[in-house]
Amino acid sequence: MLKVPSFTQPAVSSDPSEGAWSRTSKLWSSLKELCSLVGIAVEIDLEEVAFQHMQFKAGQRIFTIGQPFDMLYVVYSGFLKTVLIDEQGHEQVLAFPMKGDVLGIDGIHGKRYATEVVALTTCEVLILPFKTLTALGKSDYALEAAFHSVMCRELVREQNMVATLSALQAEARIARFLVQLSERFSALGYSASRFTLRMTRSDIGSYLGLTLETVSRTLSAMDAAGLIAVDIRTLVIKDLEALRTLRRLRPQRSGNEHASLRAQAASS
Amino acid sequence: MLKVPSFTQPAVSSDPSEGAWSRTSKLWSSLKELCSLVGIAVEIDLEEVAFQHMQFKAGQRIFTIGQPFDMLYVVYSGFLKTVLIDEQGHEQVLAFPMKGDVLGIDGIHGKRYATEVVALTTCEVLILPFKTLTALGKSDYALEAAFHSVMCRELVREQNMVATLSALQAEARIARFLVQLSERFSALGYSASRFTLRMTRSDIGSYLGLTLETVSRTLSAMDAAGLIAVDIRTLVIKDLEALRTLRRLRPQRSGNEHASLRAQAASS
DNA sequence: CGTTAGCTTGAATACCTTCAAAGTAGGTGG
DNA sequence: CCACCTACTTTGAAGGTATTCAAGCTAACG
Repeated sequence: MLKVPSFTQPAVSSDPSEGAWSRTSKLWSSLKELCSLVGIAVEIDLEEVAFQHMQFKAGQRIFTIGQPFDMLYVVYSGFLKTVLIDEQGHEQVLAFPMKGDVLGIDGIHGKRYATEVVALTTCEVLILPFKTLTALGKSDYALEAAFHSVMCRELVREQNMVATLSALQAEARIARFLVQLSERFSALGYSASRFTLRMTRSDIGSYLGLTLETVSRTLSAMDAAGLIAVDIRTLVIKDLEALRTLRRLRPQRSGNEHASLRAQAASS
Repeated sequence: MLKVPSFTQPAVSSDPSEGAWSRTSKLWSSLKELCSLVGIAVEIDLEEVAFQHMQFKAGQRIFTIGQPFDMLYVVYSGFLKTVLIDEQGHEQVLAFPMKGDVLGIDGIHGKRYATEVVALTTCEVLILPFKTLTALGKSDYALEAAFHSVMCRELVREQNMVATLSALQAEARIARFLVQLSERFSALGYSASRFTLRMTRSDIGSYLGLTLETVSRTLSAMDAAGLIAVDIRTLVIKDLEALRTLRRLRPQRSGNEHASLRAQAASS
């Protein structure tokens, strides 16, 4: 129903989440390619280092919770979800990684993966043996710094997620979610206003701390309000600015401002 | 109504968050001391490296949002809160750091602090110039690895926070919060069943995504139910096991199990 | 001793969830 | 190729839980 013309794309496929599908495509990437993929500026290019690619079909897991940690992964193409499984076996969606995102960072502490990552579409990922990375980091300061930076980017994202969950209500959470997706697609060179939701309503609900029914209802309401047009997995953003400003925050009576005021007075 | 006897504490002060109060205490810490503080096992002990201490009074900020990043901090004593301020100036509490916790990690990416940390009591923190750390990491593999590990610990914590916020309701969130506090105090050698809440109800509410009224009501209800005894800031846990198991999760109808099943079938 | 910040509690409301049912799409096998 | 199955989605109605607004309270501080 919604065909994206392929001539706008730098990649093989016409859709961001269908990268390498029926072909073997590229099997190895250089360090330089890796760096440009994750968005860090390092200009060293050791020819002897190469990272292997690996393919996954929708539904397959890149790694599972509890599995011994030894690799990081970088998404080359496709769309995935990161989930945490609690003691009762309930699935909690933590993120929807896509091209350029790093997977498995949570395994560094504790030597086992704390989450698991499931492919939502056919995916291609780069495999980064952690030992190789640390060895490279030792020999190159800039690379080590970039590595730290990427790890922290994840932390900042997660913090913003907590803020979103804590302070916003359903409509605003979903609005923010859509804006976030739009911006990420846009950054990868795809349309910011038309894209496919590769995850289920249940996944979105889990991610945003809502039920799938609330997600469905809210999307319908936004459609009715003319902010978006949604047809199952196909989404068109019709008023991005309205979605951006739709953050009906709780009044959140600001508690103890006195403390800060006292502090400023004390320190000056 | 509820008096906490001070003779149950092993430390100088009767309260974990009042560590160094009216005295200058220690001014420098060795690398060895730093490592034992953050809980990493590194046995090198370079005499020439030392980290300065710094004192803060309640209400003072260790650093603020947007301030150029150049230092990490480790809590030596006291109790703090990490907050994020959104565009509208609303404060969102992200964490309550205490002894051994590292502050400022979110500043590594972006070269500016993404959060700010406010002292809730008198505090003493170690100052770790980031450049010193990275330099040390270059010369010592184990230290570098430990550094990564600590950064990732934060990420895992934040992920668990997201899960808590998404999946639990008010009572369970507060129960988990209390258990978490209890365990942290316990790990530091203080009583797991009697402690002081240094933060306001508003802070707790912000942290847990609830209003201060809901926090207050829920604490009262738990008191009435005999799980805890609460008198303003003084808290006694009377039934830790009940608090632990009080996780009335949402049914969270588990969505697409088929995907995983399909994947397992495909990969086998 | 008055003021202020923080805490508690009550009552009404709004929002989201829960339960339920029906419709839709994609894949599989006959 | 069609029918069927399953998973996913939508929508309605009822109910519950947390918020909002409001008032009174306590404790700390100047």
